[in-house]
Amino acid sequence: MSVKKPEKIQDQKPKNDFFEDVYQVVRLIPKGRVTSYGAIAAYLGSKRGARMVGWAMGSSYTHHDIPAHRVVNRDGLLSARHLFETPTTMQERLEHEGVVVKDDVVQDWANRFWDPEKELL
DNA sequence: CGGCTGACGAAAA
DNA sequence: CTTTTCGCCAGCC
Repeated sequence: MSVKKPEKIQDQKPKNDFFEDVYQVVRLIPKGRVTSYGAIAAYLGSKRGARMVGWAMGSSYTHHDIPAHRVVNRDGLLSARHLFETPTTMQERLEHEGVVVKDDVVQDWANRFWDPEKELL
């Protein structure tokens, strides 16, 4: 069973959870702007960790302090609308902020895209 | 302890 | 051009 049991190999739990970094960036997203999971992931250093970003936010939306509706996938698709109170909440919120959404896809995506590495730099 | 899953994304075939 | 596969890393069964 316990062939190798590192009692304390990494007890140091980095308070800077992957999530917290994500939360910070998402909170910094200006109103009327949107970003992609990959952009945040890249900003965190994990260019291919886009899944983790979205997943981390999955826990964030329960906090209700994160404008998760401003985060969409790389195609501008509202991939997370199904996690909101209603499938239309995400879209309605975005439109409320001035973002045009049609067929669950952000219009004028290239112009609405907010890159943390550039805007935040 | 081991393996599956997951708001994605990009490269390979 | 489209479809498939791998990579990311952490939580959960």
